[in-house]
Amino acid sequence: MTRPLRSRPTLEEVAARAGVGRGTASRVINGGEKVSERARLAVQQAIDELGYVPNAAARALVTRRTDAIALVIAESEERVFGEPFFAGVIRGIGSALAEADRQLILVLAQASRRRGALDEYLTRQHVDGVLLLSLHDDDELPARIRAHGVPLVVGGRAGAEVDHDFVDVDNVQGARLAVEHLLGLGRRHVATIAGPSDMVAGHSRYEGYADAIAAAGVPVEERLVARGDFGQASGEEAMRALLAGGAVDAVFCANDLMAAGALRALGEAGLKVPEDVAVVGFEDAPIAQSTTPPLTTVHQSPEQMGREMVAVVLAATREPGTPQPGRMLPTHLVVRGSA
Amino acid sequence: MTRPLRSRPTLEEVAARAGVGRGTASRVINGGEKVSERARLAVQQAIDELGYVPNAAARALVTRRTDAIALVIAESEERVFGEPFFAGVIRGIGSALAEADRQLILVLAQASRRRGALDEYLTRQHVDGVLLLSLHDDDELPARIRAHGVPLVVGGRAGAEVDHDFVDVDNVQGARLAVEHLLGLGRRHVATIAGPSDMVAGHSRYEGYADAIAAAGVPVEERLVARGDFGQASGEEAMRALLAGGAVDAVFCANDLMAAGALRALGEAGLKVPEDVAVVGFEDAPIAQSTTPPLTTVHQSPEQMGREMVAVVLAATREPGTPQPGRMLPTHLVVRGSA
DNA sequence: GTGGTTGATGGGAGCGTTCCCACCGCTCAC
DNA sequence: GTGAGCGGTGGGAACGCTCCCATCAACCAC
Repeated sequence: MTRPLRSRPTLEEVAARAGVGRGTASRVINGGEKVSERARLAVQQAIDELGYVPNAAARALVTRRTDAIALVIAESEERVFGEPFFAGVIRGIGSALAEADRQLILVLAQASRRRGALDEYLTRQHVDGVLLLSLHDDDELPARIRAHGVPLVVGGRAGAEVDHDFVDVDNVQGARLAVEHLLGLGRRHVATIAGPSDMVAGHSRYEGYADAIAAAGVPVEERLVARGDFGQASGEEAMRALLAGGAVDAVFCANDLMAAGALRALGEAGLKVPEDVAVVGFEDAPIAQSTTPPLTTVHQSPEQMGREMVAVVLAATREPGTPQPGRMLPTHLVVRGSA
Repeated sequence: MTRPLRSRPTLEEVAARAGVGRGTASRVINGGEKVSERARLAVQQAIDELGYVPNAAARALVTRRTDAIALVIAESEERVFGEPFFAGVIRGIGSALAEADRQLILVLAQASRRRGALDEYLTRQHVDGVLLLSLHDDDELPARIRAHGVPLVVGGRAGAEVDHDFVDVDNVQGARLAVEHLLGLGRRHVATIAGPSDMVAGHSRYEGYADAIAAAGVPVEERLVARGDFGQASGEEAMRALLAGGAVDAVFCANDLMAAGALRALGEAGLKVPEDVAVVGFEDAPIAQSTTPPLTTVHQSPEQMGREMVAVVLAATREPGTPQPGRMLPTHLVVRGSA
């Protein structure tokens, strides 16, 4: 060892040891063409012997790519990490990025209080693209990020006005599926427990419900619509309200947690599921399998959503400036005991 | 604009616009001394006008610091994101790093299948330090990371053999607190539902239990010790087993979820809490507030744990090669209805 | 007046890559 | 025999920044 132990070996040293030029060594590392087998082997061996690891900064400086993608979580973090849905999305993002040899930079928007710092960070100088995970419609963050000219993909559309660069579950189709199933079972009074209307998952699942009801030639009755906040307690309460409103023989709930609440309320009211009232949820969350009876629900794949988000953002980095078409992920019904 | 719109302005351009040299401009940006007010203002204005953002790669190349800290999650991700404890730790890490102007790089160890790739990444070439979150004792990852000479801090000690560079909740002390409380209440037959012995939280909370029992001059009875897997169902089952084993008037559970299960089993057995059997949990998870009765439990702060991990790893980056003393976070008892 | 000190400044050198171009030695067609 | 073409190669230049050193003006003490 002639050089100080502290500093890691450079490409130059690898090349020297392999008895080739810097250019050739670089070509070997980056899988370039036009390298003789002899040179390739020599370089490979030198790399192993020296324990060479390419310097990311130097590479980024010249290629103008950082190979890093930021995941911005705008939601309050308790929420995000608590919900299995988000956990799934993050898992999907993580594995897709790993496959593409990109790094995942997690930005908790709440944590970085200084909004200026956030803006400065989400720049080409730092990341190749940005993924945004948010529930609410009102956020102005997307616009700010886009203004920097960084590719951005939103998971769960943040505001209906944007029709590109997003990935979302097809909530409308899923809800329709659920309601059609209930109608197909011969149910006459299909109610819904909808989510908050300021969240996409809230209003679009309601939209699907209304669509399906209308398509069946039945008018949507006011008394058959209740609202919750996606929490279990709110589902319980909403169910009680629906029962108080008149005859109900089926309920489509905008998520599984509210459906679990509804099941409880039905039990307390002495009604049998699915005999008296059929229940369908949305999400296919873990809880759907542990309710009694197990919940019939609309299955969505958060993991796939994460993977798709990555696919879209990587596509966007390849064609800068070109908006990528949004992607709607299909859902399907999982029939269990409750309907 | 004389230069192409695509490329962002460089420091050189900022300097030129401000009518100063590159060095002076750099000094202004990095809050250096010895800059006249006049120069500072001129540079500041130029930065604003041009929308200048420093290039991270170029900076990292010369400073040899990336200002990025990797958080490696070795656990299966479902687990990590599901548990509120981990969510809290991550939140703490996120905010502490943001305050220190460091970036959080999330590495899901499961996702990056190629273990070689992981190793290569966790190098000074890429990150300044590594945080490792894991539950199990057997992992050989820490050794591999340390071999690269990168500062590493483990959250929740991965193996008792390491006595430095870790941050953990003082499980032993917490458990002792809980048991002392029960004994102080005059309970004679204090049982425990312990966690898996291959997890630190499992065996060290049991250790605290045994300590406190022994300190009270009572022998630890075999029949008063049951084991669960930290899940609610296992707590229920364990409680039933304890009841079948003889007189019990108090139970210390290694976590709140198992305590919730125990409460259920006690209810089914027709026993009153806390009158007949007092119950104490560990964790102070959200569920502790929603059980009936609300759970008396040992409070720990995952968020603080995250913040401490950051503090330790940053300290380690400042004194490379020097092992940092491990930190044990104190806990305290939160008395609610169950004991 | 002289020499030393101090605040402020400009710019060269260098960080470790990739990109690109010049170049080398062969082979093959004419 | 000559020139074009091609696989393979070496190394200069550039990426955008920080570090450091030389320099300068202003000021003070003697």
